Amino acid sequence: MADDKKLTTRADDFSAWYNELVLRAELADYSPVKGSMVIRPNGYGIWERMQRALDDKFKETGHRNAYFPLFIPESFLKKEAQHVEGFAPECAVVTHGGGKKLEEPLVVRPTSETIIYHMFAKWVQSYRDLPLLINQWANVVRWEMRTRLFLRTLEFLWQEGHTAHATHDEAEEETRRMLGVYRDFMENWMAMPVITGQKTESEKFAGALRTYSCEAMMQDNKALQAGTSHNLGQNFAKAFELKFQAESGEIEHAWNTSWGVSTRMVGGLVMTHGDDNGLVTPPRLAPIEVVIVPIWKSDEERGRLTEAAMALKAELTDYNGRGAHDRLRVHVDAREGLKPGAKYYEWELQGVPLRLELGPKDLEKGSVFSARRDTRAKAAIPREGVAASVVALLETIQNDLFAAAKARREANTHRNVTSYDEFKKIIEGPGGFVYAGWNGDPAVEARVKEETKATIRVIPDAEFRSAEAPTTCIVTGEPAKYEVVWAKAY
RNA sequence: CGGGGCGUAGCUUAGCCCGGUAGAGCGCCUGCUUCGGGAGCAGGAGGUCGGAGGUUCGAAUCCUCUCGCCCCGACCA
Repeated sequence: MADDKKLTTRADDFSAWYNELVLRAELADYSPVKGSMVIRPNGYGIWERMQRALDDKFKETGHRNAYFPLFIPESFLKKEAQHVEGFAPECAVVTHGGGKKLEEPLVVRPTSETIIYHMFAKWVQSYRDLPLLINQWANVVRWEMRTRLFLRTLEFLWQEGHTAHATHDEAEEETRRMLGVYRDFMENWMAMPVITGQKTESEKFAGALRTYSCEAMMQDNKALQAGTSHNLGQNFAKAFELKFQAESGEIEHAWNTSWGVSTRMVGGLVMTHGDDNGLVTPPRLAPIEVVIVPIWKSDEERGRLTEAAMALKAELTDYNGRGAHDRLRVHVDAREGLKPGAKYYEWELQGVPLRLELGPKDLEKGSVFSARRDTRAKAAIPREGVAASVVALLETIQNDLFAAAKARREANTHRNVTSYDEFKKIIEGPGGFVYAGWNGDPAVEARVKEETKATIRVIPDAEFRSAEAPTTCIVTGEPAKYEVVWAKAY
C-alpha cells in the first residue's frame, strides 16, 4: 500500500472510497451479523441532528410521536394483497419464543402500516377523530440480499409517519406536505438538492395509491432515493376496517398516508459532500461545527494557548446570535503528543466544517486562523467579534455546499435526449439524470432497466420539467405521455 | 442464489507457485526531544497464520471439507 493514511480516491473507486470513509471517519462499523452495522458516535451524532430537525418539522405540521411494537402478527401482513407481495420476501419471522413454537409466527416489522392501521381502527369512530397524525422513530428489518453501510442494511433506523384522513384530497394534501418537509430538510439542512415527483406504478410502495419521492444525485452520478411519501388511498383502511362515521352519518373508510426517511440519508450526505480527504458535513447537521486547535511550542505556551482556546470556545458557545436554543457546537482539541498537522487531517476526515487554529502569533495579532473544510480556504479572522464572523462563515459554508451540489447535479443532467442510442451512451458512460419522454408503458420501463440498469426515478414535478416537454417516447418513438427522469440508482 | 476476490498482530499486508526459526508499515505502551499540515530517536507489548481433517520427519505454504467477509449481478429505504 502506497500510503495507508490516504483514502482511496473517488475517481479511482467510488465504492471503495465510500466504504473506507464511513469506516475511517468512524461513522459506522460492520457488526458480527452479516449485513447489519453498528452506528458509531460520529455517525449517530449526525443522525441525532437529522432527527431533531425533522422532529421539529413534524411537530410544527401537527404530528405527534408514538411507538408501536417491533413484532407484527404474520397474518396482518397478508391482509393487504400488494403489501404482502412486496414485503413478504424480505421479512424476518420469529417462530419461537420462550422455548416454544409460537401459535402464529411474528414478523419483525419491515414497515408498520399493518399494525398501525389495526390500532387506528380501534381509535377512530367519528370524522371528529380525524385527521389522526402520528409519527414514530423506530428500527425496521428487511432481509436484503446485498447490503452496504447506511445505504442498505438488514436493520435500519427511520421515522415513519402514518396518518388517517376523512377524504382523499386531505390525504393527498398531507402526502404532498410531508414530501415538501423532506425536501426542505434535504436542501436546507443536508445541503442536498433533490428532484421531487411521483413514482411510476412499478416503483411505487407496495399497497399505495401513489408514491412521491425525493431523488438526489450522488457524486458518482447515481440517484439515491432519499425519502418517500405515500398516498395509501383506502387500501389499508379497507384491509383493517379503519372506518368512521362521516358528518353525513354514512360509514366510510379512512384515507391514509405514510412517509419515511432513514439513516440512509447519512450515506447520502457522505456521497453528496465527501471528498478525497474525507467527510464534509453541512454545518447544520454537524455534531461539531467548529474545532479549535491550539498550537504551542513550550510548556509555558501550551498552558497559555490551551487557556486561550478554552476562552475562545466559551465566547463562541456563549454567543446567542443564532438564538438561545441554537448555540455553536465547538470542540477544543488540546491533546498532547499529536502535532497540529495530524489533528487537521483527523478533523478533516471526520468532516468538521470549520477549524480554528490558535497559536502564539494569532494571540499577538489579535486574530484566529480559520480553515474551511469544504473549500479548504484559509483566512485570519479578527478575534474581536469572532463569534459573529464564525456564525456567518458557517452559513456561507452551508449555502456554498448546497450551491456546489446543485451545480454538480445540473452539470450531470441531460435534457432534450431523444434517441435511445444517445440515452444508452449517457447511462453507460458518465451517467447522471436523463430527462426524456415516456409513453407510460411499464413494459418499456422494464426493457430499459433490463438493457441499461437505469430506472425511472420520478415523473418530476412541474418546476423540474424541461422548458419544452419531450414529445416522443425515448424508446418507442410513440407520443410521450410523461417527461421522466431516468438514472441508475442505489 | 450465480460470477469474481480474499481470510496472517487492532488496521493494511509480505511470505504461499518452489513445505524448513512468522516478517514489515501504520496504530498501541514507556521515556526523552518535538509541536503553524500526517514528528524523531530509544525501548516494549501484541500472532494457536478463519476452522476441521489429511499428506509429510516437518504445513501459513500442498490436498479435502467447512465457515466468514468484500466486490459484481438478480431484490430493495
